[in-house]
Amino acid sequence: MKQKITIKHIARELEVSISTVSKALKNSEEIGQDTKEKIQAFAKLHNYKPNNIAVSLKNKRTKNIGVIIPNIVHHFFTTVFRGIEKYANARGYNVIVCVSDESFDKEVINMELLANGSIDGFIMALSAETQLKKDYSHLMEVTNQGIPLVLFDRITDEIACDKVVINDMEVAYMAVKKLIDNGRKGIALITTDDFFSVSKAREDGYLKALSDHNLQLDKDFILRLSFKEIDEEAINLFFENEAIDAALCVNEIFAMHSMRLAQKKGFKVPEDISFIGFTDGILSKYASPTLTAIDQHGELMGETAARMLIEKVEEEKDEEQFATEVIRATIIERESTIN
Amino acid sequence: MKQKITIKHIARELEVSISTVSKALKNSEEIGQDTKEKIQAFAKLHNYKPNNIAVSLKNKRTKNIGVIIPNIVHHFFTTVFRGIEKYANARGYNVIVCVSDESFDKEVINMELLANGSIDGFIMALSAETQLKKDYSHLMEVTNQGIPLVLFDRITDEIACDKVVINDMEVAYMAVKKLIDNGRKGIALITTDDFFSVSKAREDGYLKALSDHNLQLDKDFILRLSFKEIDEEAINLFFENEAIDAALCVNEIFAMHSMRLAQKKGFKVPEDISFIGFTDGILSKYASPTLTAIDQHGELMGETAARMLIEKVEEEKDEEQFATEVIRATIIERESTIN
DNA sequence: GAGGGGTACGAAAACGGTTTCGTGTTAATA
DNA sequence: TATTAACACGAAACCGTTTTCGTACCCCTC
Repeated sequence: MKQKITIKHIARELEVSISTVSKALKNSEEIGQDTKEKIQAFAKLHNYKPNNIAVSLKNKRTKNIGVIIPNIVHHFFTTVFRGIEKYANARGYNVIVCVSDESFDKEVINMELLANGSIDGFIMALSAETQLKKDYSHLMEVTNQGIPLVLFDRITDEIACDKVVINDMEVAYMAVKKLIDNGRKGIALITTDDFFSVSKAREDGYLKALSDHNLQLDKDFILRLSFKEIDEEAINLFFENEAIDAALCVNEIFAMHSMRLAQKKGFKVPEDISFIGFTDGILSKYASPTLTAIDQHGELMGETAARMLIEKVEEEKDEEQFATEVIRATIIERESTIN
Repeated sequence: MKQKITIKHIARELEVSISTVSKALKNSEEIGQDTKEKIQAFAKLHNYKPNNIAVSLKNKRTKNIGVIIPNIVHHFFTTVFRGIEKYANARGYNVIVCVSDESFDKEVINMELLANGSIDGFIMALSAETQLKKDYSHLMEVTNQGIPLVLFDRITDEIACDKVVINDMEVAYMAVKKLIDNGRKGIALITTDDFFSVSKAREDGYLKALSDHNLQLDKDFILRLSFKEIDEEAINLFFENEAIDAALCVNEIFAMHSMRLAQKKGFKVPEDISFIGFTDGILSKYASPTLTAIDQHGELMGETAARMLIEKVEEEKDEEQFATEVIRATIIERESTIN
C-alpha cells in the first residue's frame, strides 16, 4: 500500500523548494525550463495528483455542487439529475446528491451539512413538506452566506435566486385544449394537493382552458390524491362519474393508476376516455395503451440548472441578478388520446 | 451577505487563543467551565459550524463516499443508490455520484478525480466496457492506495475487495425450474453478451436447470441483445420459433420488449408463453399482463454495500480481509406466469 | 520559602497545497 | 568595473482546523 505522493515529497526528492514544485507543475514562467521538465517528469512518473481537499481549502472552491431532490425513484428527478451530472462533469464538477424524501427536516439537515464548505452551490427542488410549511429559512440562510442556489421545478417566489421551470400552466392549457379539440366535454384533473407549486400552475392552466372554451367547471371533476400512496378507492369512486371522458394527470404514476383502474371498470381507452399524463417517463412508453405524455425535458432542465449555477459560482462580481429560465414542455402523442 | 464565522473570529472576539476555542467547542476537559460556556454560547449565537474542508484536510477523512454506477435511469441502479444514500446519510456520510455511462474512460476519469482526496471510499458497479475490456488497473490503483472499495452486482474476481451480489445463478435456476414445473418445455433465455458477470451467472443457472431436468439445450433458444438499444427485428425473428413457450430475460427492459412483441405476434401471455424478468422494477408492476419478476432487493444491496464500506473506512487496522455478501433474490409471481 | 502537582490556557506544527514577495546569481549595460 | 535588470528560485504566509506540548499560575505541603 503505497502512500499518495505530495508536493513535499517531490521537493525533498529533487532538492528544490515546495514553491518551485508547485509553480513548475503549473508550468509557471517563473521557473527555468530544465527544472520544470525535471519536476514534471518526476511527477508524471510517480503519478502525482494534487490533493483536492487541500486545493479546495486554499482557494475556497470545492468543484462540488450539491443537489437536493425530493426522491430519486421518480423518473423526472432521475432525468434532471442526469442532466445536472452530465453538464457538471463536463465542466469538471462533481455532484453530491442528497435525497430529502419529501421531508422538511431532512432537507434542512442535508443543506446545513453541505453548506459548511463541502459545495460551491446548490441545485434543488423543494420537498413536499417544505412547500406545505412554506418555511424557507434554510434557503435564506444559504443565500445570505452568498452560496449560489438554483431552484428547479418545485420553486417558490419567496426566495430570490435563479430558477428553472417548465411552462406548466401553458402546457396544461394546451393539453386540455387538445382534449377539447378531440371533442371531449368532461375533462377531469387528477392532481395532488395544491401546495405544490407545479400542481398549482397546472391546475390554473386546466381551469383557464375550461373557461376559455366555455366548459363549466365541475368540482367533481377534480381528484386530489396523496403524493405518498395511491388511494385506489378514491380513484374508483371518481370514475363512477360517467360524465368524465378525459383526464389530465399531474404525474405519470397517477396517470398509470387511473388508466388501469378506468380500464378495469370497463372504460375503453381512448374511445371512452382519454388520458394525458405529465412526465414522459418510462411507464408512458410501455403502458397499454401507450400514454400520451407531457415531456418536461428533464435532462435539459438539469443541464440548464447546472449551467446557471456554475456561471454564478465562477463569476467574480456578485451583483445580485437572478433569472428564471422556462423550458418549453412538449406533448408526446400516443395511443391514450385520439389523434 | 455575511461571511461565515471561523474559529479564528471567535478567538479574536473573546480574546482567547485558537486552540482554546477549538477545545472548548469539543467540550474538552482541559478548558475551564466558565470559559467553555462563554465560547459555546458565543458559537451558538453566531451559528458557528466548522468548515468541513478544513476538518477533512486535517484528519484525512472526508465523510464522503464515491459511488460510480453505469447509469442512473435503470430502476435497479436507482434503488441501489437509494439504499446507499439512505444508509450513508444515517451514518453522517455524503454521497458523490458519478455515472460512467457504461464507458470505460468515464469510469477511469471519474475514479481518478475522486480518488485524490475527495472521498473515503468507493462503491461501484463496473461499466459494460470495463467488463468487456477486462481492464481493472484503475481499480488496482485505488485499492493499492488503501482506499476501500466495494463492488456490487457487476463485479470481477480479479480485484480483491468487498463485494455484494445476488445469487444470480441460483435464482436463475429457480426461475427456470418454476417454468419447467409449470410444464414449459421450450424455455428461452434472452440475455446480453456474456461478458457481463451477472449475465454469465444467470446463463449458467439457466443451463444447469435445463440439464438437471433433461431438457435439451437448443442454441436457438438463446437470444443475445445489445444492452445499448433493442433490436426489435431480432426479437421478432426469435419468436418465429414456435417451440418457445417461456422466456427468462436478464433485465426488465428486455422482458417488456419481448413480451410486447410476442403479444403482437399473437402469442397469449401466459397461456402460450410465459415471461420472467430480472429486476422487479416499476415496469413489471404496470405491464399488462403484469410481469413475474426477480426482485434483486436493490435497496438492501445498497445498504449492505454502504455498511461494508463504512466499516472498512472506519476500522483502524488494515488487515486485508475481504468478504462477499450474497443477497438472496426472490421471485415475485405475477400474471405473466401461470401459478 | 522551596518544591511539587494540578489547572487552564497558549504557541506552534501539521494537513497539502497556492501565492506573494524577497533575494542571490548572472548577464547586459554604461 | 560598477550598476542594473532579468531570471530562477526559496521563504513564509495563508486557507481553517486539530493536537501535542510547553508553561504560567495557583495552591498545597513539608
